[in-house]
Amino acid sequence: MSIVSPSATKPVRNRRNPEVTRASILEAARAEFAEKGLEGGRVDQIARRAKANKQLVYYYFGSKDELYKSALEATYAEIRALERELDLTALPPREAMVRLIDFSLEYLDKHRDFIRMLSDENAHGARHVRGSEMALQTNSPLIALLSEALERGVREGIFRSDIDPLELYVSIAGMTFFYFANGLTLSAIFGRDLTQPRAVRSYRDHIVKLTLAGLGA
Amino acid sequence: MSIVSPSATKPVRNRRNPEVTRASILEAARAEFAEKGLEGGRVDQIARRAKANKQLVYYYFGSKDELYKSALEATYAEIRALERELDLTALPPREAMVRLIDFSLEYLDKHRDFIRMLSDENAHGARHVRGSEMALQTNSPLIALLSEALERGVREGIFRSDIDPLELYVSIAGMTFFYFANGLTLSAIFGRDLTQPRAVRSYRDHIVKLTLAGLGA
Amino acid sequence: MSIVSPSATKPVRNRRNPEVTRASILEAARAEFAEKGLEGGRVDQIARRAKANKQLVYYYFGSKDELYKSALEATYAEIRALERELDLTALPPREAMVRLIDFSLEYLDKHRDFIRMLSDENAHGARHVRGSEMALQTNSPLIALLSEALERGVREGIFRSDIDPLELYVSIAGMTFFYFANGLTLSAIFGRDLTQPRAVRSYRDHIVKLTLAGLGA
Amino acid sequence: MSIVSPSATKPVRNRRNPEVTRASILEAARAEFAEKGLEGGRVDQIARRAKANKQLVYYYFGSKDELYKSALEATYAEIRALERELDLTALPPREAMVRLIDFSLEYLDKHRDFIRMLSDENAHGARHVRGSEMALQTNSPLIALLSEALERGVREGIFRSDIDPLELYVSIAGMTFFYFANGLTLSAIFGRDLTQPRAVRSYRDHIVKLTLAGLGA
DNA sequence: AATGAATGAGTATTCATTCAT
DNA sequence: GATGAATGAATACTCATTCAT
Repeated sequence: MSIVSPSATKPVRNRRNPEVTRASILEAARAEFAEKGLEGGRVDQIARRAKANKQLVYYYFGSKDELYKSALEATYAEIRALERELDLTALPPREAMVRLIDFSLEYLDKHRDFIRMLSDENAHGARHVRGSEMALQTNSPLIALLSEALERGVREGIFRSDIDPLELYVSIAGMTFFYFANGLTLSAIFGRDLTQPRAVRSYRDHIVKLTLAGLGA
Repeated sequence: MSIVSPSATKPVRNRRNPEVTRASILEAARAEFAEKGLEGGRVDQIARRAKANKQLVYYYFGSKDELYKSALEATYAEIRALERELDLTALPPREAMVRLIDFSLEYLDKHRDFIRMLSDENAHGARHVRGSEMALQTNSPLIALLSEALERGVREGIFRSDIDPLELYVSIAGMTFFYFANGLTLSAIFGRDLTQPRAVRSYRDHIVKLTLAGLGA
Repeated sequence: MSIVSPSATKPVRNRRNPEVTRASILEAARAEFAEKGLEGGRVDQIARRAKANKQLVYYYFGSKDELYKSALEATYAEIRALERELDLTALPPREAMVRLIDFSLEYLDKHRDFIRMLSDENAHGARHVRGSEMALQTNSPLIALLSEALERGVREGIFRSDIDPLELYVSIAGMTFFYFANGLTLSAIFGRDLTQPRAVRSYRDHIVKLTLAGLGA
Repeated sequence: MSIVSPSATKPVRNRRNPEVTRASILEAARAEFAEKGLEGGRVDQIARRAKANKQLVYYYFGSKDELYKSALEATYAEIRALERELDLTALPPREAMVRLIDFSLEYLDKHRDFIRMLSDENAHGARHVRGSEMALQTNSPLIALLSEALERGVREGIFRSDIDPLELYVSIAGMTFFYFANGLTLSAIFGRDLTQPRAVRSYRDHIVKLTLAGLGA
C-alpha cells in the first residue's frame, strides 16, 4: 500500500557543502525579510527560496529572530563595505560632499530592501541591532570621512565651521532615505510620480544645491 | 479567580452611543497599529483595548485591513487639521520656514505612532493610502503654505528662486522624519543618545541653519 | 460629537403591514435556502433580501431552523397545489401517465430550488418534514391520481396488474429527479451536456417509452 | 488537573508511516463529509476522528476544499473499482440488466455516504468533480457494459433497439438513487417505512419488472 | 412591529518550532 | 548535516442569536 518502497533510496540531495547551504539560507532570508518584513517573512518561504529543508534554517540559525539578526548584519556588512570604498579624501571638499550624497541616493535607489529592513528594525525598537556585536562595532566609516571633508572645507574657508558631522550625516541620510522610503505615499498624495528617474535626478540636484549652499561659509 | 467583583455587572456597552463605541474601537486600533504595525496588530487586542466585543470591530469596520485604513485616515486627518492651523502667511519668510521645521519636528517627536504608521504603510506599497479617497483628496496644505512663503522670500530677495516647493517639503520632512524614525538605530550605532531633548534641540538648530543658509539668495 | 442629532426622527420604514413583512421574509428564505442549503443559507442574507431587519426574522419565525421548516412547508404547499390541478381523471390511462411524467419533469426543470431543498432535507434526516404537521398531513394527491389511472389501465387491459402505485410513483420521481439533481455531475463525467433542452426532451421520450412499455399488459 | 494519567504517553503518531497518517485522515474526512456534508463537516472533527493533529490535515491536503475533493475522489475510485468487477458480459442480456440493477441498489443501500456526497456535490455545482482530473478521466465503465448488454439483447431480439445506453443508465440510477436518497422523506410523508429490507426487496422487484418489460422487444 | 447594537461560541487556516531518524 | 512528519498556540473572521429601546 505504501507508495515509497522500502528499498527506494532517499533522495539525498546534500551535494552542497555546509557553507553554501548556510549562505543560501541567509541570502533567501535577506530577500524574504526585505520584501515582507520581520513579521511578514515566512520561515517556510525562506527555506523554499533557499531550496533547503526548513529544519536546516533552525539548525544553522536557531530561530527566526536570530536569522533576522543575521540577515540584518549581512545587510549592514554589505553597505559598510561599500562605504569603505568611498575615497572621499581624494576629492576636494565640495566634490566629496556631492559624492556622498550621490552614493547615498544611488545605494538606496538600488537597494530598496535596505530601506525596508531599516524601517522594520526601528519599528521593533532596534532590538536586533542592539543585540548585534557586529552591527555595533563596525559603525559607519562615513562619519569619519564626512568629518575629514568638512574640516578640509572649513580650513579652505568654503564651509562654515559650526556643523556637527553626525548631524550633517543624519540630515543627508534623512533627505535621501525619506525620499525612497515614502516615495509611494508621497507620489500618491501629491499626484506626482517621484519614482521616475527624472524626478530622482531633479531631487538629487535639489539636495546638492541645498546642502552645498547650506554648508557655505 | 474572577477579576471582576461579584457586584460588577458585565460590561454592557453603551447601547445608545454607537458613535462612542465606534470611536473607541478606532482609537484602540490607532494605538495598536502604531505600536505593532499592520501585521503585528491584533484584532483581539484592539477589541480588548476598546473594551468592545471583537465582533463589533467587524460590525463597524468590516475587516482588519479596512480598520487599518480607517486608523490611517484618522491619523492623517489629525495631522492635516494641525497643519491647517499653521498660519505661515502671517510670518516673514524666514520665520515661516523655521516655524514649519519646528512644527514638523515637534509633531513627530510627540507622535511616534505617526512614524510607525507611515513607515508601515510604505512598506505595504502605500496600499491603503491609494485606496483612500480621503487621504488622497485632502492633501497636505503645507505645500501651498510653503510655496507662498518661498515666493515671498524670493520677492524680498532673501531666498533663491530655483527651489521647488515639493522638493523642499520632502527634504525638510526627510530630515525630521528620519531623525525620529531611525533614532533608536542611530543612537545604538553611534553611541550617542539622539532621543535626549538636548540632542533634539541641537539637531533642530542644525536643520534650521542648513535650510535657511541653503535657501539663502 | 454625535452624528445623529437628537431631534432627527428615526427612519420609520414600516409602511408594510405584518403579513407582507412575514411573507417577504419567507420568500427570501426560500430563495436563500434553495440556493445555499440549510447550512449555507445566512439569516443575515435572508433579512437583506427581504429588506427587513434581522431581528424580525426571529420575531416571526423564532429560529433559523424554524424558518427553514416554514420555507420547506411553503415549497411543499406550492407543489401540492399544482399537483391538485393535474386532472388526470379526464385523460385515458396512457395519456394520464405521460401527463404525470411531463408534469414531474417540467416542475423540476423550472424549480431547481425544490431539488436542493429536498436533497438537503434528506441529508438532514428529513428532520424538518417529520416535525411538520403540514407536510405530513397534506400528502401528495399524486398517489391517488396515479392509483386511479393505473386501475383504469388495468381494467382496460392495457396495463399490467401487479404494479404498486407508490413504487411506480417513486420510480418515476426518481428518474426525473435524479436527472436534474445530478445533471451537473453527470454532464461533467460523461462529457455530454444534459442540461440542454434537446437533451431534456430526448430523456423525456426515453422515460415515457420505458414506463409505458414497462406498464404494458 | 491533568486528564492524562502520568503513564499515558502522548499519542505520538507513527512517524514512519506518513501513508497511514494520510490515509486515516482521508478516511476520517470521508466519514465526516458523508455524515455532515461539505459545509457541515468540521476539519477539527476530522482531525480528531483520524487521531491526527489538525495541522496535519493541512499539511497533507492543503485545505478543507481540497480534502473534500480527495474524499470525493476516493469515493468515486471505490465505486468504480466495484463496477469494474461486474462481469456483465458473462451474463445473458436480461440477467445482465438485473445484475446491474441489483448492484446499484445494493451499493447505495450499503453506502449511504455516497448518496450524501453525490447530492452535496451537485448542490455545489459539481465544482469538485469538474476540478478533478481523476473523476473526469475514469468515467463509469457501466455505460460500456450496459451498451454491450443492450446490443446483445437487441441482436437476440429480446430488447427494443431505440434505447440510448446513457439514458437507460440515468433512469436506472435515478430509480435506485432516489429511493435511498429520499427514503426518509418519502417514508415520513407516505407513512410507509421504505427503509425496511422487505420494502427494499419489493421495490427491487418493481424496478426489475418495469425495466425488463420496458426494454422488451 | 420594528430597529440597530451587541454577544459568544465557533471555524478554517497559519506559523514558528520540534521530533525522530 | 540533512530530512519529512508532527505539534500547539494563535489569528482573522463568521454566524446565529439576543438586548434594549
